[in-house]
Amino acid sequence: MAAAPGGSAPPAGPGPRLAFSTADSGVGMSGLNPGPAVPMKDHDAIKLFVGQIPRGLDEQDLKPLFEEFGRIYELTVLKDRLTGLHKGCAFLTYCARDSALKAQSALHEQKTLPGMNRPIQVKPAASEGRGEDRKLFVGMLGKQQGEEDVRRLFQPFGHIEECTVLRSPDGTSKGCAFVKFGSQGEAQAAIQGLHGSRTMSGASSSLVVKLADTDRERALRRMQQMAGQLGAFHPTPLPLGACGAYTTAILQHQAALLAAAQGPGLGQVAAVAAQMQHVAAFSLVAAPLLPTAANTSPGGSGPGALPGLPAPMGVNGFGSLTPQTNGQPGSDTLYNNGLSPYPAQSPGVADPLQQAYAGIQHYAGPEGCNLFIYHLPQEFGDAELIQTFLPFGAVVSAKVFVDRATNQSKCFGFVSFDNPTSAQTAIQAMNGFQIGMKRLKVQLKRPKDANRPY
DNA sequence: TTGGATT
Repeated sequence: MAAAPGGSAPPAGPGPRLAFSTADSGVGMSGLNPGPAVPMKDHDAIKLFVGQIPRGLDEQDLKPLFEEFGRIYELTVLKDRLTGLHKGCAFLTYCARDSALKAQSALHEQKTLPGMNRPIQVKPAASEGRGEDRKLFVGMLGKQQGEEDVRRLFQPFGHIEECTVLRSPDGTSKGCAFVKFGSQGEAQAAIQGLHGSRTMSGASSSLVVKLADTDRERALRRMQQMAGQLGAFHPTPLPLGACGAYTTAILQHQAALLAAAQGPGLGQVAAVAAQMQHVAAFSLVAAPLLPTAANTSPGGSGPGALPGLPAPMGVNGFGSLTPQTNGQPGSDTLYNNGLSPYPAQSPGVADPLQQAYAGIQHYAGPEGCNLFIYHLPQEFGDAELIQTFLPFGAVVSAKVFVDRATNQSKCFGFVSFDNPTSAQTAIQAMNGFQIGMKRLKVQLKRPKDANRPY
């Protein structure tokens, strides 16, 4: 759990050099049992790193120096893993948080131990985490739960330094929060005590309590989101077997529509259906252009250049797509789905590529552009959803809702287009479309504030 | 049966 700042910590197990560990104190093997009672550590205790210790001093020698600030829970001199040599530093945990704070202010850089030429260091160990290790992400909150509710929930586990419920610009909760505790131990206790422990009212599954993303993870997440967006513009080519059956079924459905097309309202649907067959061809074209980590562009900007943002990747990718689009007669609508370097945009809709480049999230298009699809086959994923709806217009996003616990589709999802006409066309074509025993239900997504009394 | 979210 606790790594030495230098990167190597001694094994935490019982050993002759482990002096004041509670784990050992009852065993009596070291003979250094500090007292009759097994010390208990407060849940908000802080593990301290102690540096600039003379190599000649072991736990027993150090104990008196630190004991004057409070009862010691654990004191461990760090040894080299291989040689067993004293590394000149130690980890120190007092039973009480307060003792640690007192020791830190009294000793840190305040005195120099004999034989050392730099003053002693006493500060929270790196493992205590300056931030991320004590900060929790809390998911599956009820939308009506505010900071106070979250605080009440987490209070029993320690001192809460920060508590923020994430909200959309309009102020509605996103159903998640950040909670920062005073120590890593408290944060861990809260995870243990709360994760999955209950389901908040209005939440679709049990409470999620986990360590918040580190900066690095956040960056990665942003990259993935961006890749996902590009993926929606370049529909993910599936291994042929993965959705072939569905694609075939859809093509048959479209063919039937074509044959039946009579009224003026269906003309558009039929025209779109006629383009369905290009989907497969398109996927093959797009395959080598997908922004996967393995796809190192000829210009040499590989995955190593990730933080540099997708410009080189995007430029190369879309640039090389151009000849292909030109070579596909009769596929204007298809290739105008934000894929061409010169997309035909609806008025007032920003270039999706630029939005992706800017890292803007837009799960949903404008009002009237977002579909809610229910009765999806269990095995339908995002990719199948994209493929199914791509023919009707520029798909801005497609998401199948998945139960996190089981990883199973909840059999509904969302598809967003960049314009309402595409959405209507898709409803016309796909609502009621039969797959297996089920019929797809395709309708406009309910706006966020629907059902809300005014 | 209406976006599982990361300051």
